[in-house]
Amino acid sequence: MPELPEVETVMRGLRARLDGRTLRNAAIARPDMRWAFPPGLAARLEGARVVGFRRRAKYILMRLDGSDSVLIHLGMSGRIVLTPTPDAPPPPHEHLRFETDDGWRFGFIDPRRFGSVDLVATANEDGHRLLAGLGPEPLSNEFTPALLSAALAGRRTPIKAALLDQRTVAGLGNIYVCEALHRAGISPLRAAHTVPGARAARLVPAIRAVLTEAIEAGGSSLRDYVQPDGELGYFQHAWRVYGREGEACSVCPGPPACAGVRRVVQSARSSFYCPRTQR
DNA sequence: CAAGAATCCTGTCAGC
DNA sequence: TGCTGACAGGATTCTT
Repeated sequence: MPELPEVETVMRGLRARLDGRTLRNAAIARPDMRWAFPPGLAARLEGARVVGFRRRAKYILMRLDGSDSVLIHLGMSGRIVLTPTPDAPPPPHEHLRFETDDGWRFGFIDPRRFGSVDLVATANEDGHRLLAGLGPEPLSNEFTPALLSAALAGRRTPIKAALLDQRTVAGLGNIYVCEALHRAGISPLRAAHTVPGARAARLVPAIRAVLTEAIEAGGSSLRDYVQPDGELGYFQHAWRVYGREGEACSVCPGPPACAGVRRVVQSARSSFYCPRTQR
């Protein structure tokens, strides 16, 4: 579920509470996630000191003293909850937990178990097989219209699918791709190879803007997503097309002057767009 | 190689 | 109220 803004928000929450702490009482309830927890994960966490955090795409990296980092992916339904009551009974679907030396409990909760946790050498984090093929970070200076244009050149697939492909740009998911395409006035059905040039020049700032605004709002909350402290993000109220089939988009007058937001299925996922303003 | 489909798993919600 | 089917924020792996 969580896309870049939600993962960034979670990472910041973890940093605020866990950075510098020593971990204890690590326990694994069930290791059979998308990929099984690595052998020895609990033992590695036990007594480790947390020395830093970083986000890459939709992954969280928690650096430990010593030479390795914990790589966390939340999948579709993953959630991390920090509570000041270590003795409370574990919530359903809490697969990994530990405590800090100042009495907080970290719980990794994921009903669908599409998430994963792994260990990776800190000196070579980006060499991990899950990170190695990722495209540029959309909020970095590296991500420019020229770079995006080059990544889209010659691709016959719809721009929607190309932007969901983490090799093109890292961290976008279904919601923010829909929102960014709407802001840029580009139809999700458009062939990717027709986007380079003027359209890419609109798309890059649109992606940046929607991600930045969503991070400022603490992400979008629906179903499973809450921040580690239990607060809800509120960017879902700022969606202009996602989940708004038949409604007026922010640009159009809406029915009857305009048919409103349309939903189509692409790559087995819903795309929401305004046929009048997105071409 | 590129693109689309199938797949993993559980919870929720709409409709009957 | 209860059952069934569709659908959900992801990303790999398998087929064409």
